[in-house]
Amino acid sequence: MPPTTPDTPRTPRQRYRAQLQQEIKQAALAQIAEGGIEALSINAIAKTLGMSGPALYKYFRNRDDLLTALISDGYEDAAEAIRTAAHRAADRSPRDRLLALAHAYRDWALAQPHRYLLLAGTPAATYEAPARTTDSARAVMGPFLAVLVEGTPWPAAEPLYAEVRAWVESIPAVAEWVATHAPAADDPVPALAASVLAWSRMHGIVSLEVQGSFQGMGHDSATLLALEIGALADAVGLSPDACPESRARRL
Amino acid sequence: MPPTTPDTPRTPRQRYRAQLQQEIKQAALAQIAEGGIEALSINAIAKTLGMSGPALYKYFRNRDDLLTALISDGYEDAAEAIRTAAHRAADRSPRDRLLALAHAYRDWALAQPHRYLLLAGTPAATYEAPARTTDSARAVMGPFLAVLVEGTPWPAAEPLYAEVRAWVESIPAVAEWVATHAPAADDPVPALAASVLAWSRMHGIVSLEVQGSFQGMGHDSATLLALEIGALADAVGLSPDACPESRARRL
DNA sequence: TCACTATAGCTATAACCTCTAACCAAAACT
DNA sequence: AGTTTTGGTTAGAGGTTATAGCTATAGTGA
Repeated sequence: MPPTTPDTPRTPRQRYRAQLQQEIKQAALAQIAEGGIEALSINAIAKTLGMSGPALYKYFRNRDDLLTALISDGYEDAAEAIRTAAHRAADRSPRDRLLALAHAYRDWALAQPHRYLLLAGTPAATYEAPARTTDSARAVMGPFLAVLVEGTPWPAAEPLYAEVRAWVESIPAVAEWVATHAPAADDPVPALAASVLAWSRMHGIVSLEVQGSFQGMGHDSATLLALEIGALADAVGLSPDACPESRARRL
Repeated sequence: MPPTTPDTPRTPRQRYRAQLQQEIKQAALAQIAEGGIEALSINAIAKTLGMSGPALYKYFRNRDDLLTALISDGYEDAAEAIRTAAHRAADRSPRDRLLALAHAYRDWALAQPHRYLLLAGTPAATYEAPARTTDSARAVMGPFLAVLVEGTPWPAAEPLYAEVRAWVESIPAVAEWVATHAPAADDPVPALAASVLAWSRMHGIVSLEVQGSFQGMGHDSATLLALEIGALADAVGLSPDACPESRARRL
């Protein structure tokens, strides 16, 4: 007998259940795309699916449970988008690859802004993310780490390195994450720190853009993103010229 | 007769009204500090004030109106905090002043995280901010502009400058904002662009920290902030050494 | 094939919420 | 003193999440 894979349920009941769960999440995404996260209503979803109210509680324990599923799927999808961008840019220079990843991050967010806010926006104070969420977030940032590991240490970041070193040494999951995305690194700390920098810079720009905070300002966020991530690439020595050893180090 | 100042109402009814509005906002802030923005309930506020439900609608048209008042007050308070930080650091170097402002921004956010999220967090999709909000946000960033105007253009930011130039030339309020905080600038565009960069970097770091996204990561966000804003200072030529003309330009 | 059990869906209901309507009493103004 | 403005009340419409309890049916095992 083949091993029971939990992803492809075998019994008809499980299959029906899984399919209806998918439909519920689909309807939920449609609601969120329309009216934001606060427009997500268990009742309204049930109505669109032709069933009434409390029936959905057989499929998701509560609203937060449904939200968690949507967030989990979202991370999966975002990670996939970043991965394909990494594949597409595999033969380019490290600097170009980093920029391609950053733009893929932004493109994914812009294509489905409310879904991006589901992942990166302000979580409800009552909601606490399950532990797996951290792994999913790391999956999104993995390709960034894989590129940034080709950089060199950045003197100004020394204080950050010390803190990051303590972090990676104290949490095994982080070391494991490094091992999967940057197995050949002798010292992953500079790349880890650079990943944090990339994350916070991208988050700053993209979340402001998606929230509409740049409304009325004449700039293109793509320009901003290219500038910020390009500066980061320069700082860690992923310089645009072909011979990275000949560049002068820049901050 | 003295001119009627709308801030200090004269008739007893107006004074009572203003005082009760303050109490309502106070109670609202307490609720938000406890359970986040979604815990803000008109009903619950009324209960704590010893009056029942719909009475509050005589003071705020609806929930969004109250929220707007809280946000407006919040911007006021944040701007005040940044201003005092600017005063305190008035005799330091431009680089130190910029860093002092950034840390004041973060400190204000950390002292009252939910209130910060009220300003910088994901706004509800239904909520649209009144036009004054933009001015309030500019008031917060004004001291940053005043410092950054002492920098010099950053070659890599040229594409951003072009967009920012079109922005400041098309919107008079922006030019006015520049005039109040950087009246002596011959070309405000580089400082404006640097302000946007400072904003997005600070927002990225501080919002991630306040949202708890850095939970479980071993770094201190103050280190991250100092690194990022310090790098920005270096990029725009606010170098740490006393003689700014002798420094080598860095990215 | 038949009996049993697990489960998908229903309705009813509790406990919240926002916000409107209608009314009352007291304060303020003329 | 009479009139108007205004603060506060209760009642209620319409929405939400979530639980309890029931029914009918689909799947399962003997």
